[in-house]
Amino acid sequence: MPGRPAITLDRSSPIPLYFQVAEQFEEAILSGTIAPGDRIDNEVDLARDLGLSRPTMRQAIQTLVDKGMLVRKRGVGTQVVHGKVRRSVELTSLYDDLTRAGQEPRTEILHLRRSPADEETAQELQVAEGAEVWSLERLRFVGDEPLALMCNYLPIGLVDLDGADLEHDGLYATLRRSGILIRVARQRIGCRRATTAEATRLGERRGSPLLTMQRTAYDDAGQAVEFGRHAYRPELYSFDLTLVER
Amino acid sequence: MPGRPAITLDRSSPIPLYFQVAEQFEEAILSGTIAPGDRIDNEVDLARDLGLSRPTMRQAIQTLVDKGMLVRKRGVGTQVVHGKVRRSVELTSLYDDLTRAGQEPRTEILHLRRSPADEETAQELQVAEGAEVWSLERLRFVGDEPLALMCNYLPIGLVDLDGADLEHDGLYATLRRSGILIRVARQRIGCRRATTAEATRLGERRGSPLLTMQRTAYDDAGQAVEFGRHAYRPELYSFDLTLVER
DNA sequence: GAGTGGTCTAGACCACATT
DNA sequence: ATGTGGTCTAGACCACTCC
Repeated sequence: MPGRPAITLDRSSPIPLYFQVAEQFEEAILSGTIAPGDRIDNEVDLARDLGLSRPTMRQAIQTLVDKGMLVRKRGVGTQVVHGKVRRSVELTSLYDDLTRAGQEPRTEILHLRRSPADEETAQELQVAEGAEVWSLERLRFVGDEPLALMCNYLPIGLVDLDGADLEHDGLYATLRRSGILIRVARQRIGCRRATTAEATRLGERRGSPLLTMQRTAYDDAGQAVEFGRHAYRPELYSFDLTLVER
Repeated sequence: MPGRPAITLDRSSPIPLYFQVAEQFEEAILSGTIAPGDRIDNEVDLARDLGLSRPTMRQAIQTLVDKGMLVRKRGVGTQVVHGKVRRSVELTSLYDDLTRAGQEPRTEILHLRRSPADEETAQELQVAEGAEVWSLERLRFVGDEPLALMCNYLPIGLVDLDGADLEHDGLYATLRRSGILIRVARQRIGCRRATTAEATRLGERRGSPLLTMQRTAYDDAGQAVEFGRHAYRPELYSFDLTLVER
């Protein structure tokens, strides 16, 4: 019963040392090599044995504390949290989520065009009201089931959108390929009844509850690059979060 | 137009230096002294001028990056993000949320008793199925409007619950006063139709959409201390999140 | 008192973006 | 070439918990 997994470091790798350590601890936790509730060795010993400085070792542990996998307590030690470790909400699109889950997502582009921004969109994207923006509407399926109806708006000039790319790769992957990196996003999660149009698209009845999410995403430079309104079928989708006291 | 706010350090204070710096930057950002999009001075200069080491200065900036208020870009600099800075989902109860928002929350205890844990509760709290746990049901109001119906379950022996405390202070404050600190929580947000009982309590119609949240909270020691199922009226409540690419 | 995590220093070298 | 953030070292002292 080890207070640590077997850890190998590659000092010639471009991957930061703290990240290599964190990765191997994470794997050991997820695989059960270190069980929930187990205490891991103290920072000083770990650093010494791995030939690292203590700040570097601390940084490795901190990344897992931030993920909610480890809990530190001063004067006591560091241990693996109890309970299932679920994936938390991350800065990815639903498309990524589903792909990673091994399911088969499919996207149908309902339209892709330029149109004048409504008041809310203009404010979120920091453009003038009525200014032209990309307007994208998509319907996402898992298998044959419609899962989500997604309306997204992007400033013109930032990127050239292509229907084929979007069907195949999802919006965020398309942005990444254009060199746009999302760094911060703000989301609001709520719920409401489906409109007739939404119900038709999603194969629900009019007035059925839908889980809704509004998101504004910002790039490297702090500029808004995307605003979206999404509606999910609540039987098929929910949001998982891990919150950590800092 | 400063690349930094006026910062004063108190080295005799028990408050960490990096936190003092972060606090004053945050205030400058929220008050508009540093505008969205403004670049702040580089880490090295800031550290030198404040008489801090660079790692300490970095730690200060990092806490604001984690909050989604600053964006760092290698080779370029650090700037304030655009857009409104909303409060993100934090490790607090709804009661805290409402109090801070200056509204007047009121809580009605529907029941507080010991009862056998159902399957899901037992699993989340890591007790045997059918074992006795605290069972707490509350109805929360803002003004005269019912806002949320909350069912919570806690292991027995951890804390003695008192109805008066709960009405007045909320569950999390009561736990804090008992020396229990929540460190990690896992939440699942979804939505569904109200049952007849829920609709009656919340002043909605049967079948109305409700925003739901399940949460399991863990303490210092990684032990589950609380499992709850909450239902919110979607016209009155939503979840705001800020996601940051790490 | 012993052991643990929390904070802090004063540097160093590297990777990346811009000019 | 210059300036920026990203990583890392080898220590130091303190605060807290537990025995």
